[in-house]
Amino acid sequence: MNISKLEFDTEARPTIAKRIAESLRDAIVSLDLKPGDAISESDIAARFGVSRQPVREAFIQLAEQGLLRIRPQRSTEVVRISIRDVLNARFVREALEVAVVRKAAAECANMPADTFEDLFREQMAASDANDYRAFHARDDAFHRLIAKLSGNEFVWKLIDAQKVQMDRVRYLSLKLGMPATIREHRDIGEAILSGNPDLAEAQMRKHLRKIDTQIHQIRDLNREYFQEE
Amino acid sequence: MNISKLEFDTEARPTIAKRIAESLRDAIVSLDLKPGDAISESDIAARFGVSRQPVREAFIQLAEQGLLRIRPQRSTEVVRISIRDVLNARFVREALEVAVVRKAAAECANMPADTFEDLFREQMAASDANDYRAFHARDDAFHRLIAKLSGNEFVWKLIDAQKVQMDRVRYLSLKLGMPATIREHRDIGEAILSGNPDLAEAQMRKHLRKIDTQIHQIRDLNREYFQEE
DNA sequence: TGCGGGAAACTGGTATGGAAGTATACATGT
DNA sequence: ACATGTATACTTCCATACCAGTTTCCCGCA
Repeated sequence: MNISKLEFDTEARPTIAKRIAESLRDAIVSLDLKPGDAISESDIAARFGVSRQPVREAFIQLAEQGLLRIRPQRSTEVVRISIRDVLNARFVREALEVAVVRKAAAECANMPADTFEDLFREQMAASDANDYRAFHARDDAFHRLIAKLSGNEFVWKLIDAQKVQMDRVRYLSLKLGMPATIREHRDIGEAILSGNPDLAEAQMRKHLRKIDTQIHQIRDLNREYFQEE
Repeated sequence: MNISKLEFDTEARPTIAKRIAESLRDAIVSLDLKPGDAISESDIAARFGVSRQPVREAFIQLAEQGLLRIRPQRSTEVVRISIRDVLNARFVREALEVAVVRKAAAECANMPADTFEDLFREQMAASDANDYRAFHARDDAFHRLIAKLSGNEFVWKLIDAQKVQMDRVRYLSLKLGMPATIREHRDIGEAILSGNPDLAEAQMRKHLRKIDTQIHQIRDLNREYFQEE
């Protein structure tokens, strides 16, 4: 037996800071922590039963993702949703997703026709059950799968980073348009499997740009969560 | 006069952590800190005359940019250049730059014909003087200007983040092809000003993809800086 | 009643000490 | 000569203490 190539995952033990960051991110995206809320290092530290240091590192990370605004000596607050920032994130995400979906469509030769079927079925089930969490998880999984099929799964990390800016809007739109989303995913999937990059690109752009119109409705219904601009 | 809304740049007072991070990034990109070098919090802290905490935060930031590898309880080292990572960064950068250059070309209507002239002249001067620092600064300025012209200057932040993965290769290629670069920039500029998105896209892709062939030469000349893969 | 003034209670930023884990040199026993 | 145990000197991660601004609020005063 050749043992020389054995390795185990050295990143397996996440630090407290990372866990805190993840937990806070979930809380922010799910609007458990509301836009505009002020939080402090010591407050969160006490709530988690840890010291300020790892919390501080989590804050810094979330601030870089644009979810927190750290004002030294003043406060740290959950940033309000900015239409501008959401659209900027959408622009970047679109550029990236178009690139990968085109590649996926171009290299579809050896893909089985039922590549997406499991995902679609699960997502429809989630939709019928009004299980938003599962629905969104499957939504992400679909987009991630496309990146993987294109041979550029690493791009998902960036798409995901952009997505956080859009996730709160998506959360607020909840019941709006779950069936429509599934239909759009089907269109994208078919375009990929038919090996048509141009069509896949068009469908993807159409899918992603729906947020441009949705966001204004969402803001009008949730003014207090949005930045005045 | 309403003074209540006045604000000055609250980011004006950079923290020690941010300054350390920037300084280290420069050192890494310019190969002053060599790929594979091990550094420690206390070591760097002593060298800068500060405590370990801000250094630690700088380390974390650089690790997220993919420049450092933190192995808890073991060491922190400057990551070796990975051809795979460089090409991944190039893929992302290309997707973003194509998106902005197309928009720039499409909205070129009211751009004066000499928009890029100053930059080109300065870059040629830097090339003649063999001033690599100035040359690369102008190079960045050109790409950044395109993003700005497209109305999406914020994309530059992301392009810049991807670029660090390519910067060390660029640094190693130094004298290679400065005139060629200027020529490519001219082609891109002309395509934009002539309002031809397709041509602008093609020129941009050609420009960015030169690294794909360069990188293998660079690696063969600097094996010790590259990851075995 | 309205308005300063200033102490006190916050905030985030930095410094420092200790805990837990790992690498390495070296002694020890066979 | 060669494994194996162990002391020691690192490393990062977390906790604690202190510092320097900022905000809040209450008290004294007009």
